[in-house]
This record gives sequence, C-alpha cells and structure tokens, in this order.
Amino acid sequence: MQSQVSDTDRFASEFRAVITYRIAKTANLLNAQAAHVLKKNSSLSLTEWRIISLINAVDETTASEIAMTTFIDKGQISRTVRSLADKGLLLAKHREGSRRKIELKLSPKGKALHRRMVAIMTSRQRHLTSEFTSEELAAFHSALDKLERASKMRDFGE
Amino acid sequence: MQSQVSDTDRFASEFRAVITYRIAKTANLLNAQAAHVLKKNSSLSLTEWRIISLINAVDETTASEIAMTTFIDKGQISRTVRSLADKGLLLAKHREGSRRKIELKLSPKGKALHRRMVAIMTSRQRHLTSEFTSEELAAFHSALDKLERASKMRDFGE
DNA sequence: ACAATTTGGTTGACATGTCAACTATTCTTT
DNA sequence: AAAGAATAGTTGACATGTCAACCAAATTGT
Repeated sequence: MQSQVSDTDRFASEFRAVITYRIAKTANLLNAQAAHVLKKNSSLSLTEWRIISLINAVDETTASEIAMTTFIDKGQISRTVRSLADKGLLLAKHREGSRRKIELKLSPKGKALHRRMVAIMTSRQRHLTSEFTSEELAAFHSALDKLERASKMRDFGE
Repeated sequence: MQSQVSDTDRFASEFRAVITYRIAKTANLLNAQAAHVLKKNSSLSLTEWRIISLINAVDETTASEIAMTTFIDKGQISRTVRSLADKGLLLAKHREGSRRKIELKLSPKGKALHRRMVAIMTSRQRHLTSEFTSEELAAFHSALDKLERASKMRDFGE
C-alpha cells in the first residue's frame, strides 16, 4: 500500500523550511500584492510608487540620493524618473548653482496622486501587521537585521 | 546652523521601517548572495540550483510538480529544464505509459554537481541562522506565515 | 592652474521574470 | 464513444532587473 503523500509533497515541506526560500517567497507574494493594489487603483508600477513616496516624504531630492536609500539600480531610476516626468507626475530641474544635479519634486498632479494612494497603501500596511504584537514586530525586524548582516559573507567554499 | 542629517537621511530610517520594503531588501540581499556563491563555484543560476536541488531531493519529478512546490513560472521552468538538459545535468524522458508527462531525473553529472554544491550551500544556511536561537527561528517562520496569509487580501480601496 | 579622481546621470546590452496564447494529451461526463 | 473540461508543456511578447560603459561636471591633490 502506497503512502498518501507523494515524494514531492514530503519534500515540499522540507523545502519550505529552508529560510532563504521562505523569505524569497514571502517577499514575492508581498510585492505581487502591492503591484496588484497599485495597478487597480492607479497606473503606477511598484518602483514608480516607491520613488514617488520617497520624493514626497523628503519633498525634494536627486536620483543618486534615491539610489542610496532604496538600493534601486541607478539606471532603472533614471528611466523611471523620465517616465514619471512624462506622465506629468514630477518636476525635474537643475539644482540652483549646479549643472549636474537634478532636483526632483512632485508636481501638483503627483502630489494629488500620492495623497490618494497613500491612504490605500497604509491601510494595507496596517492589515499586514495587524496580527503582530509590537514585541513580535521588533523581533521580526531584528531577525531581518541579522540576516542582512549574514548576507554580506561571500565565501563558503573550503 | 544646519542639522547634521539631511531630509533624505531622516526619511531613510522611516523608510527602512516599512515592513514590506525591509523584507524585499533582505530577500534581494540573500538572493544576490546565493547567486554570487553559485556563480563562483559552478555555472548555475539561482533558479537552476533550486530546480536541481528539488529534483535531487525527490529523485524524480515533472515540470508541473516543480511549478507547484516552488511557484516558479511554468514557462521559466520549461526553458530552464531545457538548458539544464543541454548542459547534460538532467535527463528527461516520457514517463512510462504517458505521452505527455516528462520525467525529470539528475544525470550522474548532475548528481556529482549537486553533491559538490550542497556542501557549500548548507554551510551558508548554517551561517545565516547561526545567530538565531531555535525559538527565534520558530518565531520568524510564524511571522512569515502571518504575512503570507495577509498577502492574500487584494482590496484596500474603500 | 591643471591633472587625476570622483560623482551624477544616461544609455545599451543582456538576463530574468511574468503573462497569455497555443498544441497535444488525458480525464470526465453523458 | 464523443464532447467538453482540465492538464502538461512550449512558445512569444513584453516588463523588469542588472551590469558595465560612457559623458559631462565637480572635486581633490599637487
């Protein structure tokens, strides 16, 4: 008589227990959710939204500052910024006294869009953490800290 | 007198506290680390490695079973399987009595490669979790469970 | 002041991920 | 047994991510 669970099923649980796969999967699910909500309520992609909400929070910034805080690729930022500017959501002009740095601000249209979306996105954030006590949340953040530190190591061959 | 921290810096800490960004970033760092280790010690990409180690664990499987347990895209699996077969790392033949299902197994060469890499990759896993107590690890997994469940919700507009 | 270096941003090439259409086979229903 | 639905796998089109080369401007070192 055969067992009820297939090899694949049995392995699946082992597989899911591997911490790196688990994180990757959760991150994918969360990103997919965010992308879905954004698409349904606006015409923004996830990176467009991240850039917009970063600019909104600091009021005015530059591409390389965005790259430093978000770790999004320079080139991707350059293209995304152009597309946002084309849609009229942000304004780009050379910073006073510089012919290189470009100052990025939200346009009125961009601000309005941000105002509308931020309500939805923070209600999502609340939903995501609603089952967490504040201790659990703190522990979770500290676990991520440990993993980030451990991710710097590059050498595991003998 | 100006403050020491710029607007961007101040926002950066707030930004990092947003749970979805944090997870995305940690997942990216871990994936980059895995990709780097794999590249240095083999010619495998991250998805190739995942597929190989899944096949190794269950001994023999099919593309759609892989899709179900790993959530990797069907199409991507189809292409990756072909490239692995081209490299001689796995064997694909129609399953007994079926002209549709294709049975995937590691070739001797594939097994040898897996044996070599699994040592390195599990030493990495140990390193990643070395700072965790088993309670912390359990709590971390349960936090990911909660987030995964919460990621199913799609509607946040009023 | 001038060479050397660093920084800000753009671009091109390429890898990877995602979605949907499609063919062929198998399973279900009647 | 035939029609209809579901499944396995392939393919094409397109979006996104990643890397490195590159130009122009700014900063640093001598």
